[in-house]
Amino acid sequence: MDVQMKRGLLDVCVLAAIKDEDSYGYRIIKDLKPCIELSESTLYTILKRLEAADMLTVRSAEHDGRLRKYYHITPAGRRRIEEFREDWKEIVSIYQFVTKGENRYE
Amino acid sequence: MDVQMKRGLLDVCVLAAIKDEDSYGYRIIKDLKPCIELSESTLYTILKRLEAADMLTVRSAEHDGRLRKYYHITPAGRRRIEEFREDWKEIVSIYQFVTKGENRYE
DNA sequence: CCTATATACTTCGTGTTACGATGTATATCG
DNA sequence: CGATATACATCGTAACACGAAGTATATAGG
Repeated sequence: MDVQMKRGLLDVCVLAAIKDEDSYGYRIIKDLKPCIELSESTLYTILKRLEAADMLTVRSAEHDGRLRKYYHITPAGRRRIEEFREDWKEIVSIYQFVTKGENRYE
Repeated sequence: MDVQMKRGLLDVCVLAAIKDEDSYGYRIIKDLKPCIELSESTLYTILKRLEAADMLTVRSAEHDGRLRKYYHITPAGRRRIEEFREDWKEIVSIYQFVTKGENRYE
């Protein structure tokens, strides 16, 4: 997957990873691994950004003597996912434009 | 459409716009308008980038006293489109991950 | 006991890139 | 004759993914 392609997808993937249950950095990376890969530096940058945009809230908790920061999605975060769902129609039409006339019978 | 989302799509849209017939800057923008919008500064940057990557070749021609630069797709450019077709499977699975469990009966 | 590995978060620097602003130049239409 | 369309070019900026490197604790293996 192209780095540039990821730019439109990562934010929303992170939000999706916490939308059903609060989660923390290390686990988010593992949960997303089968779907999309991202490094720690990338993730923590995204989490900060999403927090600044009020799309998630943070809560610190101790676990086995180690710090864990749990992230919780906000209504704005859910709206961001909704926006992606709306963008999806455009994305599909772009896909069709790009691939039209090729390998019709694949 | 989100600016970040476009980053993965614009290159391939430009290539798709010239894949059946050589075209030039101004026309590419017009042809892509119903599909995806991009400014002139963005397009010319992309064209330079794709040329540097050997994904297209350029040929200058005079038209009504004005210069026109016609862009022609190369095999590498077509391969780029193919790559996008392959990425598409991943993109769809990301979409499914992000939206799973939401509006199932829409 | 000591070392490697897994867990967990943080900061810094860099390269890529979309885009607005601005500029140049010609043709056409009212 | 001025506005609008055509056509391409350059510059600066801000967003962002990522590698590298760092800090710190727990656990498993030898």
